[in-house]
Parts: sequence; C-alpha cells; structure tokens
Amino acid sequence: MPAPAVELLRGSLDLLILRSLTQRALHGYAVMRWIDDATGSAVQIEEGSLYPALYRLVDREWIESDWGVSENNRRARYYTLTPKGRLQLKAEVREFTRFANAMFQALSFPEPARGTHA
Amino acid sequence: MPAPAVELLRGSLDLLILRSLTQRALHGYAVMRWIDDATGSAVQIEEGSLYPALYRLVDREWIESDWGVSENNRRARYYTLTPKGRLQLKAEVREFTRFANAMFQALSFPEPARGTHA
DNA sequence: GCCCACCCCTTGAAATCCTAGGGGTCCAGG
DNA sequence: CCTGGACCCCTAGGATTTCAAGGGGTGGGC
Repeated sequence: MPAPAVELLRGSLDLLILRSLTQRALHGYAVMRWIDDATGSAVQIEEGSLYPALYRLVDREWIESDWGVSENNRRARYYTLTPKGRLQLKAEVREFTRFANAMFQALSFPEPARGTHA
Repeated sequence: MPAPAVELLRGSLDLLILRSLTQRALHGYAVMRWIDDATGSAVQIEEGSLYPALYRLVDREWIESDWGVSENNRRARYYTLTPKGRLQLKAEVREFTRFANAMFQALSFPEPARGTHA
C-alpha cells in the first residue's frame, strides 16, 4: 500500500467532480483517475461513492450526461458541466477556501495569555 | 434540510473539539464558543451536534469529563484531553493538513496542454 | 483463449450532523 | 417580586453522504 489515502472529507467529493469537468467532458472512470492524479493520490474515491454522487449532481442539474465511446473504444457515459454547475463550482470553491482557512486559523489559535492579571 | 451549515464540517468537528482542549479544560458550552471565536464565526456548532460528539470522544477515551462549577457559578461538565487524545489530535491535524493541501492542489490542477502532440 | 484493464451499476450499513424539542439555574431590570 | 435572557445540559429522529461489497459486460494484448 502506497501513501495512505486520506479519508475523504464529507462534502468535498462534489467539489472535486465539478472541478474535474471544467475543461472537458469525462466519463465516471476518468473522473476517478483525475481525482487521483490531481491530488497526488492523497484522495481516492471508491466507485460506490462516485456513481451515486454523479447521479446526485445530474439530479441537481449541475452536470449532464451523454453516452459515448471512450478512447479505449468502450461504451462510457460522459459528463459535462452545466452553466448552473459552473456557478455551483465557484460557490463551493469559495466555501471550501473559507472553511479550510477557518480551520487552519483555529488550529493555530493563540491561547489567552494566562498571566495577565484581571 | 439536515445538511450541515458548512457541510464540510463533517469529520472535522472532532478535530476542533480536541484542539479546543489543548490548554485547559472546558465545558461543552465553552467549547462551542471557542469554536466560534477561533474560526472567526466561520464555523458554528449546534448543541445537538456538540454533545453527542463529546460523548463519542469520551467513549474513545480521547477526552475525560468531570463535573464542576463554571465561572458564572453554574453546574458544568468539564472535559480534559487524555494522552491518547493528544496523539489523536496530532494525527488529525496532520491528516487535515494533508487533505486540505491535496484539495487546493486539485483546485489549481493544470489541465493537460491540448496542443502538445502525442 | 484468457486475463486484465476498462467501464457501469446497486444495495445496505455506518457515520455524522441538524432540527426540534426538553430541562434547569443564575442574575439583572423593571 | 418576577420575568427574561444568558448560561448549561441532554435526547430522539431524520437526512445526507460515503464506503464495502457485491454484480456485470467488453476490448485488446499475450
């Protein structure tokens, strides 16, 4: 086993999927590999998480799907970002940034000086 | 509707709680305010999330609890970090950092140059 | 011909958080 | 006096997301 894959933080899978589709359409399997690549294998998704997530995003109209043929000549369902999805992506990037920064801030939060007299 | 206000909070509440107890014992209510303060109100916890989380951490022996009296002269249950809890905190800080960095890396992941010939 | 990488899908359990309630106590102000 | 708001604790039930563990089908290299 290589680098211990970090347990996925709930809620960030959507963000990763949306981000993976910004430049071109990808099928599910390719989204999986994109996430692995883009995070240096620090984050890895299970298929059992990925596909339900994709359907969820389709349902919310953030992405659309079309059947096609992969580079390896296999039947594959390609996903595309909708305009709504791009907005969502922007919002989620902002929110993640805000959250992560808040967390780092908390982790290095200065303790109140004990000695200061009342 | 029961979707976390920040949604990304899932999984990181433990970390925040452990961190809040590094210097001194706090009671539940104070942990809540600490999180609000330390994150600049970017992260806010509900009591319905906090107390079950505290029991969880006690159960895992990462923290211990003792009844006491608060600064405002009220009965309160104070929580203290155990040695086990300190180790856990360290591990979770490492993991969160690794994860957040991986996310930022993915968000700014360079798309493969399209023109580059095979 | 066989196997592996590719590619899709579903069910059920586990974990976590929120909503929405329920209490009780101290103390300042009217 | 008595009322309201901060302080402090707790729980049940529902919602959501992720994972584990299965299933299946196809193409191409050896």
